Amino acid sequence: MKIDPDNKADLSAQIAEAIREEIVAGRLIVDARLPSEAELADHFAVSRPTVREGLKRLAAQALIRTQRGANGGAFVNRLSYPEAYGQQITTATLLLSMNAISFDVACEARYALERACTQLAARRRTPDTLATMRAEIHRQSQPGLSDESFCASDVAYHRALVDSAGNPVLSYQLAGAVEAMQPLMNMITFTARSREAIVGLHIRIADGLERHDAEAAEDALTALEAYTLVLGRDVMAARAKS
Amino acid sequence: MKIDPDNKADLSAQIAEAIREEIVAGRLIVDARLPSEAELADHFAVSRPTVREGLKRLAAQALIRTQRGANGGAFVNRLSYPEAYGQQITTATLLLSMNAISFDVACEARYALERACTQLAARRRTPDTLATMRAEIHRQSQPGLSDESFCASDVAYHRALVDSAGNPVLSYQLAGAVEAMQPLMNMITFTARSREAIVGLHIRIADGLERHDAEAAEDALTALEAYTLVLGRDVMAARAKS
DNA sequence: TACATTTAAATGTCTGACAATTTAAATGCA
DNA sequence: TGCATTTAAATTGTCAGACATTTAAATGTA
Repeated sequence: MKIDPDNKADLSAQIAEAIREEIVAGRLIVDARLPSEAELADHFAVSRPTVREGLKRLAAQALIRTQRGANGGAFVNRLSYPEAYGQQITTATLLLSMNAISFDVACEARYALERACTQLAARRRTPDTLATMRAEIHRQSQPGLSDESFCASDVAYHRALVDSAGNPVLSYQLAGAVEAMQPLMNMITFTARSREAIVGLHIRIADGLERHDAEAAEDALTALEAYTLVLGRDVMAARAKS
Repeated sequence: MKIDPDNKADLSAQIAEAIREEIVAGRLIVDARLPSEAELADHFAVSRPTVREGLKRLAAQALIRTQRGANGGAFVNRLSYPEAYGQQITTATLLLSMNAISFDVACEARYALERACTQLAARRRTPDTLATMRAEIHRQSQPGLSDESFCASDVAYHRALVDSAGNPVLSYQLAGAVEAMQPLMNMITFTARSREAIVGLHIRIADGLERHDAEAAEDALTALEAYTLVLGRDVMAARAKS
């Protein structure tokens, strides 16, 4: 079934890996119950705490869930989209913050990915996703909005844009790119004029999608990318000076 | 510094979360040493095994690494691209296999993302990435190649295409989409005729990039998507019959 | 039958101990 | 003094056994 060589290093990692392989290979299917901790300890010839450490590793990746009590135990977890989003966002955020990714590179990646959705979104946008985008546009036009709220609304707007493509796999992929950019975007102080420009472009994108005009939406998105880049560079320049 | 409410559920998860927050907030920077397990146990008022379970959760996400011996301990890990790729691929693969994602949806997402790279790739392709693509095209033309090797070469070709865009964040995002598709692609049996068609399109894409002609490359990619879709549907139809 | 109680199984946590590993200090010697 | 060797200390890795907590099923009773 699953064995452990006499490699004496990192037993809990080996156990996690062995079980993970069973799962990805499909030998342990969703909602299947793993043997109890005591049985696993027996099977791998290790102690229960070691088994538990291995199981916690899998739990951290949302591969299993545990339930207490009789008939409890560890069960193979169906990786849901929200869980996958969460992991995607954490990983992408850390990757950006720990590897000195420049604003330009992150920005380019994000808008390239969003442009990938535009064609599909222009074809499939629903009244529902359009309404979400319009609602966020309205929020962004409020005068008293804080920079942070403006950013949050911006993220919501872009998520709605991505969701318009109607492809959950795309939405999942894009969630990381969009959300991971937020810390960088949050450093920007939005003036009334820059907000006006952004909202104007948001409207152009939404209008384009509503008319099923992919090219118009794409052009507006490209303009938004250029403008975001300028704002980001201003912030970086101001930071470098001080 | 970091506290733990009197919430008595899932202590190890709470500890992991507390430390994770310190890391993402930048209060624990890369290569910083965490307190020893004994100190953490003291601080959180739990036992050492509980602390260890929390630390293993973080280790599973490559957020920390541990070192034994004096001056050892747990250190904040720099999340490298290869590690991020790995997590991305595992997550994407499981998401696809566990959520009954159709071949069509996965295919659409993958090619939409790749198309996003094409514009950049046409501008920035280097002799190096072009050579990689040509080499894989050559491999794919060998007559005796197994289906599996053909698929592996296909993945390598598409990775080179993505890398041509010269944006590491894009490469990271796309790695998951491309590799997660491989199990689905592996179900396809490639006839000599279908291989010829695919290789022809691969050549058209490479030629387009070489000429800095983004439109030509994009067209060829769209044709490849359509053809992949047909092959996939044939497999699904044959499967449904048996 | 319906409801309350008991029992058993499983995870969650704690304590204490020992093994393995690595660094730094202490020691001994030329 | 200077260098090699030994020793000690700190830290993670692992183990054994125990108890607490939770949950569902089995049991008993009106």
